[in-house]
Amino acid sequence: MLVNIAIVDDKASNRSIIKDKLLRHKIFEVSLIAENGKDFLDKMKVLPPDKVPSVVLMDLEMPEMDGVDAVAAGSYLYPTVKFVMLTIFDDEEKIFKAIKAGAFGYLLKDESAENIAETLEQMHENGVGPISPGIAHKILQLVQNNTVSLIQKHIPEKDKTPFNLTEREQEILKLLVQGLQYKEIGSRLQISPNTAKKHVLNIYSKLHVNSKTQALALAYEKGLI
Amino acid sequence: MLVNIAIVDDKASNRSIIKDKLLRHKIFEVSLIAENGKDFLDKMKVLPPDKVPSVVLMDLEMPEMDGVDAVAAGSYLYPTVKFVMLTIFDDEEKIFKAIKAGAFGYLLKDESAENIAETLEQMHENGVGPISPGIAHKILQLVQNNTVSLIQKHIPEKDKTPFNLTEREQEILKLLVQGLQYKEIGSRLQISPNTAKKHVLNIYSKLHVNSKTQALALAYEKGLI
DNA sequence: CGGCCAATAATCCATTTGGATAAGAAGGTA
DNA sequence: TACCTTCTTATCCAAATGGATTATTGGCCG
Repeated sequence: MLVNIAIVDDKASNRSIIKDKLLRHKIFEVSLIAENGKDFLDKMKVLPPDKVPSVVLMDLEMPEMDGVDAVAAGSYLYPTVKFVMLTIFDDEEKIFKAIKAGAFGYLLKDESAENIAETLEQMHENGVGPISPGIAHKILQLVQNNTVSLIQKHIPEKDKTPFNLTEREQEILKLLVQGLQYKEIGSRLQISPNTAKKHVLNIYSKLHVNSKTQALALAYEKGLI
Repeated sequence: MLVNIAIVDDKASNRSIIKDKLLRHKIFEVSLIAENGKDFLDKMKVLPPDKVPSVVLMDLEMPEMDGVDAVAAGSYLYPTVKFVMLTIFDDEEKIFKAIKAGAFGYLLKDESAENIAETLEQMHENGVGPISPGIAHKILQLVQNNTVSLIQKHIPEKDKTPFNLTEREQEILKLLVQGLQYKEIGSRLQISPNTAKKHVLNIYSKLHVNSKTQALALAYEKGLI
């Protein structure tokens, strides 16, 4: 039986190289190609069930929506899909965040370009998430150096708002997760309930969800709060 | 130049198998053999400086003093020595503890018995701690499941149902926090959406809330999930 | 046996929410 | 200035939710 794979990368050359590698193995079918996280989620929504990928190869660095956010939303919306990140070596923070967000495996771009198909085949056989040795070593060190301190340490560097939420939207999200309804949010922030609602709906579209409960689930699971 | 290796294992057969594998590569010298953690530390004390191993292959399960304690003490006493653990697959807690204690690498016993020497050679070249894919995958999951929770999880071992929720209600609560709506809950559990709704409303009254979002907020805050 | 509770299911109705769409005001930027 | 984004507000409509109530079934307990 064919195994559906999705490729998400902003560089066209990468996409075609990976695709070529995969298609050389007859068990793989590339059923979705996207050029960033948002594009991927959008395309997933309209994908026929038999095309839903079992594995998503996702670049970490992408415009519009990066791999971290995409894996966070994606692993919530499609729990059965396995996300394997493709990355360069030195982005420690993103590596860590993507793991927390639900990445299933982690491959170094250069290291695995050659044998990416073989790696996926192995993964398909034994169900173990593929991890490049270098990354594994890094993860081990992260755990050794007590994980938690590392999470904190990196926060002050950059505070890119997750999912490109605006400040106002984050403010609203905070109230949302407290279980408030539009009216209440409105009066807390001294704005019309209609406005509150508008903000909430905007948040939905950024998170690619469509209800309060889904937004809460995602926010809690991925630690947006 | 020769690379000194130490082997620590309580089974004589393992010791000799590993030793044989290593000696086939002429760059390796086995300068210390011990049968448990205590034995290893004792022998390290009286070892001439030129025999001090660069790498210690250490079994996890051993009598007298196990691999965890040995690596904890050893990595403190001999910071330059690299400890590579040899283990069976399922001892999650020990795997984790050994990492925290300072293990440099982690190999599955069976998986690596064949190519242990090659693995060490690679490690010697690129300085990256060797980790079997299965272990790497497990570590990744540990990080995903928030590391810290595993450390503490073992202390409180109570399973009193919170808020007097019935089993069915807890089942429903679990689906609720995933962001499902009545219809979806109903079809998941093979019951009518009306019944699902009824259960949810019953949950509300037990939790003293009156909306899904409030229920979620409470469930997450109090860790009912 | 009678009573109690959990689980199941349904109905009615008011409120809330989600989705689409439009549009004005304030701010920054090319 | 023209343009873009964010924040603001609004309206219409369909769908989902919350609240109240009633009813049947099957276990369990005294």
